[in-house]
Amino acid sequence: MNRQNISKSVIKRLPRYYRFLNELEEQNVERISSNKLAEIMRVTASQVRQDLNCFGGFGHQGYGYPVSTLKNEIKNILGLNNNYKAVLLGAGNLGNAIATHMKFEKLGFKLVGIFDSNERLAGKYIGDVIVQNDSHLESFCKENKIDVAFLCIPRSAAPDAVKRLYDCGVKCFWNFTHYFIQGDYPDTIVENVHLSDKMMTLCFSMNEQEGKNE
Amino acid sequence: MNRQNISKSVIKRLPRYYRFLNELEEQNVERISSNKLAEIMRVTASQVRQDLNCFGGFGHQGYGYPVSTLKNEIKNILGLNNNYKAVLLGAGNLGNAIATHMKFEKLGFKLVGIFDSNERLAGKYIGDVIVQNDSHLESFCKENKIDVAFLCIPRSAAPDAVKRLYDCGVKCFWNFTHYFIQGDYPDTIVENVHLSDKMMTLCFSMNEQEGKNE
DNA sequence: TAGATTGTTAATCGATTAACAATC
DNA sequence: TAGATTGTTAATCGATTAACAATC
Repeated sequence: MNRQNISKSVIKRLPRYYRFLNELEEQNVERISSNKLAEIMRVTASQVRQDLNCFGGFGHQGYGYPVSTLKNEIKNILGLNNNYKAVLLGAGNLGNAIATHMKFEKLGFKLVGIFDSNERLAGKYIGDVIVQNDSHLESFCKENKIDVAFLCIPRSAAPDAVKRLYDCGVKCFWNFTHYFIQGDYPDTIVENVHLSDKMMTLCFSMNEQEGKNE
Repeated sequence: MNRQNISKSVIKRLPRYYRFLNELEEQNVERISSNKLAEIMRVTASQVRQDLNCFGGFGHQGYGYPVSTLKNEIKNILGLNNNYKAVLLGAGNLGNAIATHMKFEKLGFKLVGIFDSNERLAGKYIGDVIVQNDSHLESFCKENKIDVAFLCIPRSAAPDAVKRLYDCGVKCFWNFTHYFIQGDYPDTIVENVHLSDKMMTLCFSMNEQEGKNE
């Protein structure tokens, strides 16, 4: 497939397409038009056609898009079958929630190790993964060819953790801290989740709304 | 202040400005130019000036922007002093993490109630907030004039929960489920956090990178 | 005053939407 | 064939960047 550079905006929408196509498949819908899909997803039909066409002609004129095929194509495009090997750093509340809450296998990952600097947590199981002490991080990553790390540690611990991971070849991060990884390591792939930024944005919207009412 | 409609892109950047200005203030930096701030934040100076100017002339020609004043202005614009009264639904792993992890007071909120449908969790403390059974939700919201709800429940439970909250006047949501609230309630203010979408986007980037290497 | 730096307008870039010919 | 619906080009819209006059 001759895939040219896909814009960031399209990429961000792909998981949504995937989710809705899964739902349609579960409802045994065989085909869907860009118009109908757009309606369900509350976007324009134009956008649906533009987006899907970035990856090749999955639709048929006069017919629409075959739901199952399209779903699987997007699954491949997203690379959800890769089972990327992941370690999670930080077995506190957030790390616990991520480790138990996310359906990693369905999202392209396999969680193989959890690390924490707190001695007391070592040996505890979260799901079926055992928590190890921080000190084992390097040997574990090298032995297990880790692809990606999920950072659920405090911001203050992040620069050191990233350095250690980077030094044993981990170049991809799911980052819940405010540490700006790509500032120091431009060749990394990073997905940031800034929960506190999201809260502030919500606060702004609520505050703004109040202004309008008065 | 005559604040015209601020674009979504600017709003999303506001928390970042606020964070960096806090850091600068802690370092006792008194003033900063758009150029220097842009450098720190890895954006263009043009964008900094455009963004800040949406809210009024905080800068002075030939001088730059006063850090402390600007920080406080943005704090006001974000409405972080509002202490919006919040309830959290779902005291599972994610709810626990959110309740203990977030510095609500600094982010414009005050967590006053936690609810779960699991009888066993009722009475348990998370931080200094007690978990109540779901059945008390309505009476509690009405008595306490709740502004906003954080939804850390399963998707399947979301439509019912939102209906109940909406019916007792809660119109703002921080939504961790995939339930599309604004589809059913267009007059609500919603901030969505779709962690699984983020994971898939990360997976895509990793998968794409591989393609390039080969 | 001279230098620095903003506020603001104009130019560019990218993303979304509209339109329609191609075709199943 | 006629109707439906895509793929794709062109038009529009919005956001970012560049430029520079205003002014501290």
